[in-house]
Amino acid sequence: MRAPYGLNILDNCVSCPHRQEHLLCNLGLQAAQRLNEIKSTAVYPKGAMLFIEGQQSRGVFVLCTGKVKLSTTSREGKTIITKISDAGDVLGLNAVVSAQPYEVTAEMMEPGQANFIPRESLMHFMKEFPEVALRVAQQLSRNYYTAYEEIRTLGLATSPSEKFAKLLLSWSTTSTQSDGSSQLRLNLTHEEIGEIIGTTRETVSRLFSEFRKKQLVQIKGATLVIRSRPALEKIVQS
Amino acid sequence: MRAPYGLNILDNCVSCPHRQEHLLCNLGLQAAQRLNEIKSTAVYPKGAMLFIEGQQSRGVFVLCTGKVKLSTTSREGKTIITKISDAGDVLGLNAVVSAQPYEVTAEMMEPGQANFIPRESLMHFMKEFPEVALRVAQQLSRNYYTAYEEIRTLGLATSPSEKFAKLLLSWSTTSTQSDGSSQLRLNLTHEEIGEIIGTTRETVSRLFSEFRKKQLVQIKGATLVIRSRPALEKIVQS
DNA sequence: CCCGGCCAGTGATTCAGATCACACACCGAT
DNA sequence: ATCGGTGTGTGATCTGAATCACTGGCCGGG
Repeated sequence: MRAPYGLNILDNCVSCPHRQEHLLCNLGLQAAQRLNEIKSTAVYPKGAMLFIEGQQSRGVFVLCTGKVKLSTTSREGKTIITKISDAGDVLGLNAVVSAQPYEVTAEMMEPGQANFIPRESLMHFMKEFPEVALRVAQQLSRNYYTAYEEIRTLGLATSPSEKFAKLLLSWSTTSTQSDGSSQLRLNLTHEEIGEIIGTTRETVSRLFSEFRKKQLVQIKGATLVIRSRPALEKIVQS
Repeated sequence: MRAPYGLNILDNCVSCPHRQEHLLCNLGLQAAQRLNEIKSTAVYPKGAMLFIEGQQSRGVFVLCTGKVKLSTTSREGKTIITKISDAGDVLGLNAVVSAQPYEVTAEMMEPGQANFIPRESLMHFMKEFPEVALRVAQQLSRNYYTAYEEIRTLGLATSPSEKFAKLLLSWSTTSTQSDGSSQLRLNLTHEEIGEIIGTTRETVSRLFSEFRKKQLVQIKGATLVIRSRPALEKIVQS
């Protein structure tokens, strides 16, 4: 089943869950055709770098399948992960629109497929179709919000427990059961979780222990069960 | 002296330093006229709130004169200042474009003047003129960058000294002398500085003492002299 | 003039999380 | 089965910033 009207950049991405909302989906016929001319699709293996922090920006990537880790590193080697992107996300948009180098590194966490749109083509495309410029603005605004949320977690949460609880809650938004519990596959190492919430690997380990002891979470192999959202929410504001 | 072609939203803002770069300046004739119809100007006293975190977004403010403190507060009452805006900055744009409540509180730090553009008018305006949508996109992208920078300071800098040095450097970018020193008026309390770099008032006091002792800065009344940028840069990466 | 409120400076104490240092579990390759 | 690498769990120690608790300076108003 395809959009009733116009082509869709994600037509070949069956797993894209919310195509309606995404940038460059459901455009008018002309815009959609133009889009198909300027985009190009490729498949990337696990570990592939779509782009690297500091590189001159070449264009944007629209992720079809797979997950991408966005991170930034200081000179001393400390790394933070700013976001885990998945299907439908647009990567590198800020850098392209403002003609700056990529500000983060984008690495495939699992094999996946992405559409590439070169910088010049996209800028032209935006000038040609006001609706596209508007979509881009909305996407940028969404990017800003996630950055802003990151600032709140990093700046306002006092303890690692709080940040950790917040992270777990953000994960459990997808697929929550009626009893307040939810399940998800955990494919991040403790190290990486530490890089998300800004703490060390050891502390993450201890947090897991602590939360397991308090019956907040449960772990079987790679699946993580969040036992009660309410309890976690209490920790966040505590 | 006015722009050679078209009206300018900042025409009555003599002190705006870089009007060329700013949103909604130097538009085409038609766009500029339209803009003049939808904007309205007002003067605000010190302490006035342009908007408050969580309020439904009504429109954007283009600041003409004065400084504005953008901040966000957690339920427990902890506050962080995300940005100090000055002439030319566009406030509330993200909230308006994505139709969300304002994510920060905007408070006048000194009396000043601002143009207001209602939400609906702006959205219409963007759809009518592609150039406007493009400008908005670029402005949003700039907003994102400052947010991103904030993330880097908050997430990557380990010690308060590092964050403090970083802040001082960001202040000294304007007006640096040939000998690497620079001077500026300091109208923030230690408390507020703490809210910018995410530490306590006491720590800021101690940092000032320490930096004075190390001959990095010098204070006479409300003017702060930064004695050597290189030395500060050393601290940042150390 | 003195008073009250806000801001700045500084010591003493405390404590949570970083750091260091292991031991072990798991998995794929040889 | 053995081995190396990677990821995990947990103790012991250390440290730097938060917190508490003052003092004193400055300014504006009665």
